[in-house]
Amino acid sequence: MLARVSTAPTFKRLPRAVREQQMLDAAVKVFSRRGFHAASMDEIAEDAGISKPMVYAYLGTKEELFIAALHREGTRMMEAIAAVVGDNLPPDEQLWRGLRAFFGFVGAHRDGWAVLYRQARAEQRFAGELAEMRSRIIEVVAGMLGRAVEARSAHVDRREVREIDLEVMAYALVGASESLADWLADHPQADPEKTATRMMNVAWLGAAQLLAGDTWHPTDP
Amino acid sequence: MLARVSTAPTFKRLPRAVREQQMLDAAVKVFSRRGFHAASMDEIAEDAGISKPMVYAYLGTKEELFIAALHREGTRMMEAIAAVVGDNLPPDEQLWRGLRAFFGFVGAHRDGWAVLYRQARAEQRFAGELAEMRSRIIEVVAGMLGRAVEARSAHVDRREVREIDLEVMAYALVGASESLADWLADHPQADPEKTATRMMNVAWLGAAQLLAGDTWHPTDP
DNA sequence: GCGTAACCCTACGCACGAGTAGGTATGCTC
DNA sequence: GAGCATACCTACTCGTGCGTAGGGTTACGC
Repeated sequence: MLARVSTAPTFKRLPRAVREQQMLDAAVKVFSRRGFHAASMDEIAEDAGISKPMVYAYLGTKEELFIAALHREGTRMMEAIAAVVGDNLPPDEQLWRGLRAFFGFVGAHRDGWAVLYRQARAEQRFAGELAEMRSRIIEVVAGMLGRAVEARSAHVDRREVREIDLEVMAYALVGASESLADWLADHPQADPEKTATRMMNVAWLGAAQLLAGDTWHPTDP
Repeated sequence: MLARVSTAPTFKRLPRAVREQQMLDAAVKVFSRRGFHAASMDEIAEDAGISKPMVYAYLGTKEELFIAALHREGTRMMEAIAAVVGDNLPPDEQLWRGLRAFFGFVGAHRDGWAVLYRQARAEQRFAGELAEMRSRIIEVVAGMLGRAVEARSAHVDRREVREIDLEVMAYALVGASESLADWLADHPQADPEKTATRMMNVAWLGAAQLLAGDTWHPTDP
């Protein structure tokens, strides 16, 4: 049956680069709506206004498609953050701007990044890709904290804060932010700006104390 | 073909309660190894030393089985925490004990709770179950923080800390802990005790400042 | 104006895995 | 020791969805 379905007036042939973006848009949408496994390539193709073999031709396997989508969204997020975090600002200002950009981004794409990220975390086959992305973030945060230590090192008379401590703290902060990002995604009423402020409060006040050399220890070791 | 496979000397008939636990053990193991979707009921059944229809007869659908497994592990974790968090201890002591128990539990069951939880978060069909479990945890943490506020309310001259703030802070703390739990799971060398101490440092110092009425605010609003 | 490459399709093969039908064996009760 | 419930099995059905075979059509160079 070769009859063209009547309700499709303009079947524009589009260049590859454009189609790929449309496919990625569809992939992000469907993957986050349904989850990696429940998402079908057919639905993604249909949503992109194209047929399935095109998706395979351009972006490859379902797994590769997911990685491509995750990658694009992650890069966009990192860029959004990098755009506002200046190089030579004081650490708390950097952290604040970074958090604000992060929550702003997540809030603006409630069905995008956060959900994809959550998906990726559940499937161990994406562990590698994910670890790489996270380590980029951790690196940024740990860097900020490190500079904060430098800045205060004058009145810190104790041993240097070890790198592993910075890494663990960065992990905790990133984890807390991820969690609040989920909270944001689940509460459509919530205000990203306010959420960022709350996060900043917990993060910075705690970190500031710590970096100043103030620590808590158990009383009954 | 009715011939009994020779290498299976003791096919004990076991009472339902025992088999159910074995099945749940297997379910936890396979679900966390493979992920919810990639886990097959056949593999779970085989791992439990039983055939598939028995699993359906006792624990129902794959979805119900997963929920049962998640539930059991979650309850165990909550019990482990409740066992060490006394009722009338000072809040920081409670928080410390809770965190230590939490990381101890996660560290001891590296392929159990944390991975199941991650799985559940990715599939929106478990959203209800999950929300319930998480709210139990949040409630506990927010309760601790709330009592901490009470204890300090004497020298806090500002408006009461609102409940939503407590909830968001609890979220952040829980998220940070989950993240460090993942870190723990990924670093077999790491010491749960030390991790708990680090978490406590970030959490308590930050929370203490906040609860004392000390807040951070943006300089350029 | 014709070749050729890029774009795009319909229609299938095939594997995998959830859930079930229908039956067998074992222990417990009286 | 007969009846009956409970524990347990093998062997299917059937839907779903990934990935592909094989072929059509439009644009663009020359």
